[in-house]
Amino acid sequence: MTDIPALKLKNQICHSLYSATNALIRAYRPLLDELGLTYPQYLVMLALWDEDKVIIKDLVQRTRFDAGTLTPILKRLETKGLVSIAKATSDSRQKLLLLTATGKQLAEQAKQTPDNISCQIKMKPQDAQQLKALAEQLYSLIQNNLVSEISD
Amino acid sequence: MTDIPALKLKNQICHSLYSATNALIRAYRPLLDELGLTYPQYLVMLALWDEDKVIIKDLVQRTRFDAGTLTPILKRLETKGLVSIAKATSDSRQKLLLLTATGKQLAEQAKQTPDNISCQIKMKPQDAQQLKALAEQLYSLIQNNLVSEISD
DNA sequence: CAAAATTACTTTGCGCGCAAAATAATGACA
DNA sequence: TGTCATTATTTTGCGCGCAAAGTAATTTTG
Repeated sequence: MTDIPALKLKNQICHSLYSATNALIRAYRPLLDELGLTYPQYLVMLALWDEDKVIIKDLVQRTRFDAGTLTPILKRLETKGLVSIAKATSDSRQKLLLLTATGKQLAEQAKQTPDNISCQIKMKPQDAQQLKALAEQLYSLIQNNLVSEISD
Repeated sequence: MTDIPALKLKNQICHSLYSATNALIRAYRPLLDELGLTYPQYLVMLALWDEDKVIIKDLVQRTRFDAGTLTPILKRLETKGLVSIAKATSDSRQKLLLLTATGKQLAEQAKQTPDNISCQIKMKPQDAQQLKALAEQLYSLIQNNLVSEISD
């Protein structure tokens, strides 16, 4: 139909990126099922395993999730008994996030997950690293651009 | 907390890919708002601008969307008057998808979108191409792997 | 040719993802 | 000190994304 190359689906980076990301999430699912986590919940837990005793604002920055997305995810993690959500003493608008004992223990089970995934998806380490670097670059370019538009 | 490098959020390709993809979708939004399309709807329209008079099964393959995702997207495109959904004559399980006149005209408006996006996101063309190639590679590796698991 | 299997698509249910609006606490400043 | 602006988080609403189950038409098979 349309013969405008720029409009061809096959030429769209966005489509490749979108379908690769969704495929990756699907590939993670069976492994994360064993941990009782969804993919976004897993990313939040990774952030908290790195460092807990943080407020939501910090987690928004580190996970790159929207606050409105994070609130219900954290509630579900609290329901699962992995995270406790307490009011901060200094500023009572803030909430302090803490891993429970169960939440900390889950890291032991999760230790194998990254290896298991990379065993299944036999991408060359250097290709994987480059993909990561380029994705980071894209993320940064978009963020910087949006920030500069807001400050105009 | 955890000092297992494999569990560090910063070392996760999946996080970079996930946040880059979401950022890209957000960057598209203001442009697609002008077309009255969401990002997945835009991908479907791109596929149909390439070739319409296709059945849903074909579109599932080309867009890489799940059938259960595609059904409601197509209904919304039909409601917007961009697509018509008719029963196929040969096999009445199938549905034939056709662009309406309005749907075809929208391609004219959409023509500028890819350029507008790449103007905003100043990624070097060769980096963008490589990112696309690596995302395609990842997608293929995952698909092939899942297919081989099913056929075991 | 009838029963069984397969195929094409839809429906259901749940968890995001996010813009926009709401809520509530803090800070600024006149 | 009271008002106004800002900040941290939650809520609302809508559209996916997808597994699983459901429906209906077609094909296969005994």
